[in-house]
Amino acid sequence: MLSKKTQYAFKALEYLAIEYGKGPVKIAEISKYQKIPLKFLENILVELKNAGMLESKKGKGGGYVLRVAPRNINLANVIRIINGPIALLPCVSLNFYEKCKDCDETTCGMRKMMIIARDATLRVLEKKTMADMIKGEIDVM
Amino acid sequence: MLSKKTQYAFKALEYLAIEYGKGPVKIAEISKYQKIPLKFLENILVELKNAGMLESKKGKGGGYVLRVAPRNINLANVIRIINGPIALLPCVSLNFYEKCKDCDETTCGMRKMMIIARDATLRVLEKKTMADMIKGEIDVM
DNA sequence: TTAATTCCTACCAATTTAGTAGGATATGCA
DNA sequence: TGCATATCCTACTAAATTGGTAGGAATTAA
Ligand code: FES
Ligand code: FES
Repeated sequence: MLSKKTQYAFKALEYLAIEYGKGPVKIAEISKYQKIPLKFLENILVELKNAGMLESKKGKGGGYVLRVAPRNINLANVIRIINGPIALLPCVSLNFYEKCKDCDETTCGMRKMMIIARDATLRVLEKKTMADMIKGEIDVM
Repeated sequence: MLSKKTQYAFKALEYLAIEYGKGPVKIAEISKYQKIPLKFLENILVELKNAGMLESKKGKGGGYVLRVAPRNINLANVIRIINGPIALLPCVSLNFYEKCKDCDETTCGMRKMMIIARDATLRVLEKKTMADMIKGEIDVM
């Protein structure tokens, strides 16, 4: 399961996607509309920024904006930044690979199954974007 | 990611699947061959038994056996018993559903995406069985 | 200069994870 | 009956993770 932090990240990005092109959005505004604890949201947005997903501007009139259009932000990347691996086992993770001790990768049956599961999940999460996520929501807020 | 406990569960079931039809298998034997801490494995096997996946026999000549053939044990069920929900959000879980507060299910875009991801993952995990997992391993041990 | 805003460091309580310990209970066999 | 062999049950623990909070430093616009 995704952590609450990751859910908050998606909700924040959802809001920024809807406001995309309208200039910087304040943390406080996102916090209010998406009901995310303000200080917690600060941490999340800084992480997304450090990962290259957001741009920020300090001071009056400042805030956050998406660095690329919503349709260029896929869900898998968001999860990887905030939540970590998408795969069900470290030894089948593409971005957070770790070797299994006491297990031979060349013959391990569990690994074979989890690779198939990973690919199925990833095919969705890498294809779907923030634009897909807000479809039907634009200008509703 | 799956917990270590769940990985151990799969490895134990893998062994029991290979030994299926040959009578009860002792915890100590599974522990030894699959390199799982003995006392931890005890807990895991009791859980699998209470969930109806295993049968046990106490005393001399006792041990554990699969209650049904390996090809009738799908991976999703194992994960649900030991690890919990497969879905990425509580509000899209089929077996561990919980309502999201501060979020309207009928319009939530995140939820729509996670349902699609869940279905893709589940299509694999519910189709693949312990028999698929040990394919190519039978009689190797 | 000051108000507004992000950014940084540190802390915290509750929960989960990955086990361990010790004995109770049931079974087969002599 | 008694003993060895297994599973089963209850409880405990250390370490990591989760879901935050607190306080102030740094930057910018007006
Ligand atoms: S589980 Fe990772 S190699 Fe077997
Ligand atoms: S995330 Fe569950 S309903 Fe929106």
